[in-house]
Amino acid sequence: MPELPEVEHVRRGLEPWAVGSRIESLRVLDPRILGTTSKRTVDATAVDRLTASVPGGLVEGACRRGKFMWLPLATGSVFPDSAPEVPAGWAVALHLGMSGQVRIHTADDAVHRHTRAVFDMRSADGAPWQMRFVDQRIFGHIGLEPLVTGLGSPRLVAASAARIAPDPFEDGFDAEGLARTLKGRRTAIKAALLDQGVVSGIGNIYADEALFAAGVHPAARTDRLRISRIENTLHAARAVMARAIEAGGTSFDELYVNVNGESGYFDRSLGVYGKAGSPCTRCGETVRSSTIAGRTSHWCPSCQKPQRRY
DNA sequence: AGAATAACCTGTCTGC
DNA sequence: TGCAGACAGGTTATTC
Repeated sequence: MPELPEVEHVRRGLEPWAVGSRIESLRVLDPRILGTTSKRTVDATAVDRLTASVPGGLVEGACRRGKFMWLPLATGSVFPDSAPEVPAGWAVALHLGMSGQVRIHTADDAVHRHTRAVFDMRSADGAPWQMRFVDQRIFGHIGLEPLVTGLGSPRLVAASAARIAPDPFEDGFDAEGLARTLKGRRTAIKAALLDQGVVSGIGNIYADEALFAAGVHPAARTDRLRISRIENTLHAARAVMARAIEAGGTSFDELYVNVNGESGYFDRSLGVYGKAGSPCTRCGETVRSSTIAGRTSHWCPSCQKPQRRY
């Protein structure tokens, strides 16, 4: 559920707490949260290695690219005895997956049912607090990762985000150049928007909303769209996500909340997502849905006609 | 190259 | 009321 606007809202909530704080200890309540894809291969020593490594880590920032988030740690503040050779340093990586949450707590707050990991933190002024990673479905992930050079810019990113393209809010994001690249590919525009190696941060909700805003059919092939239409769609994605950030993100239930457990309200502004069978707010035509690029997609057949030619 | 599938999970909702 | 089945905001590996 969390796409770029939701992750950004979490990042903004976390930043003032985390930056300048030191990690005192980490408790992993469910080892599966350390896995990325093949959860079964989380080896027995992974939890011990992680919990032994992070104490002492001094948080220097709260960063995000697309849906990936990480907290860079001060050089030398982790692995006190034998620091592995990592040129650019380490970071605590946090990916929310489908149902992940980062919550700020004090030690005596009741522990939520789906809490998978608890970081005991101490702020610069000595105040203790907890960063808890809550995740119902365990598609999320936490880890201690090296910082590496990311795609498309000299920026450092956590290793798990090494193959993630810049998101539409980064300086290195080039909508026109990207539109030209996509013109040379033969894929549904929706598949391109969802491909985090092309442009990051866009998920199923904002892909559909961006396409609706731009008046482009989700199944339209990029090689059959004018470059300007592709570029407009990318600008639309940025614009719709910017509005969602302002609204605190989109949530349909309690699965997406900010660090204080509060929901966003952008769902009230959605144009087509989840509105199959309802009249289009722009023209009154009935919104349709079907599977495109492997995901349930929503569009207005009148506002988003299939593009056959230029 | 790109599409389709399955896998990783838990919870909720729908229909019989 | 119970139960099977479908479905959910993401990512990755594999197969065709």
